[in-house]
Amino acid sequence: MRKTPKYFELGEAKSEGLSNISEAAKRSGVSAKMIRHYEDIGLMPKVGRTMAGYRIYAESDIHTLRFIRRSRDLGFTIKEIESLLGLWNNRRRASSDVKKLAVKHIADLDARIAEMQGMRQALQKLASCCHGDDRPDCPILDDLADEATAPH
Amino acid sequence: MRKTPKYFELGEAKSEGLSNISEAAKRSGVSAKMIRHYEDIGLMPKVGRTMAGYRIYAESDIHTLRFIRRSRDLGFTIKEIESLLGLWNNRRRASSDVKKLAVKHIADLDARIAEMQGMRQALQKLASCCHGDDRPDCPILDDLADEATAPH
DNA sequence: CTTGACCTTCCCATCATGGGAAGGTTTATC
DNA sequence: GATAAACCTTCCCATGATGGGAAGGTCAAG
Repeated sequence: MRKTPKYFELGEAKSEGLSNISEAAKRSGVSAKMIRHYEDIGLMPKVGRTMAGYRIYAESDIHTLRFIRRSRDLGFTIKEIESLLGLWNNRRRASSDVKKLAVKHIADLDARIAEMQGMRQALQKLASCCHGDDRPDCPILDDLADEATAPH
Repeated sequence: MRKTPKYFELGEAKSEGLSNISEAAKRSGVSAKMIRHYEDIGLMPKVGRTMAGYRIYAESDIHTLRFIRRSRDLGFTIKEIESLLGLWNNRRRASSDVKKLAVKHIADLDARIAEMQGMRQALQKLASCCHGDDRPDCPILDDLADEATAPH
């Protein structure tokens, strides 16, 4: 059983270098809303509270939040971030496990990029055939209405 | 006020060339679930019903469903498809309006593609620096833990 | 008439994020 | 000490596109 230090009021906690949620948000780049959410779903450990129930954040908590934000910026899902956090906190990890996750995520990105590039190209082709004037004739609509019309 | 023809039973409707929802799904490539949903949100006009309340689909309805599916395949959102359907059904449309939508959508796709390519590159760079062996040292985790570590 | 394959509506879940209400706390100002 | 602004808390709802599944009605074939 770990003893959670209890701070009795916010001012006291702050003077010891701890942050309330809006400070943690500012310093981590994660919105207060999402910070609470990550705690709810268990991505973050439960943080300390003041007597009044206000959350208080230590440096290490903010570090974790930054890790999460950076992972989100790279497009990792919450589940993947869970794994990454687990590896980060495991001093006996194998870097190959981390790399596996990263490579898998790169493949996911590649698939999505390819899908969107396919859309982009099809659309570009159609748009380039469209006069784009006052007349109603439009190869874009023709294609949408009947894919077989112009099967390149 | 438009008079909606009422068909009294499914067999009768089918022998007149109309389809029930699962046939419409098969022929349009849109799942029955989504067909109902599109009707709910007003993307599709309300279709006819049999006495028993079964939906029945005319050729033109299935044509509309195909139009929707094709638009979704190209990545258009429901709102955009609403506009596209409006233009499709408007004989006095200007093709420039259609083209405008398409070009806008291409730009949206480009933005998303660029974002994901940015992620992809950052990740690729990190992954290529990672040994991927049994040792715990990992530049990927280092980067996630502290973006400033390797600010290229 | 039963059985299985349909159909209907309604509710819930996804994923990551945010808006906003109702109510309690802290802090600064008068 | 009262009051107001700016916080905080929890709880519910919404997004967008899709699907799962339950409860109950209908149709077709045997």
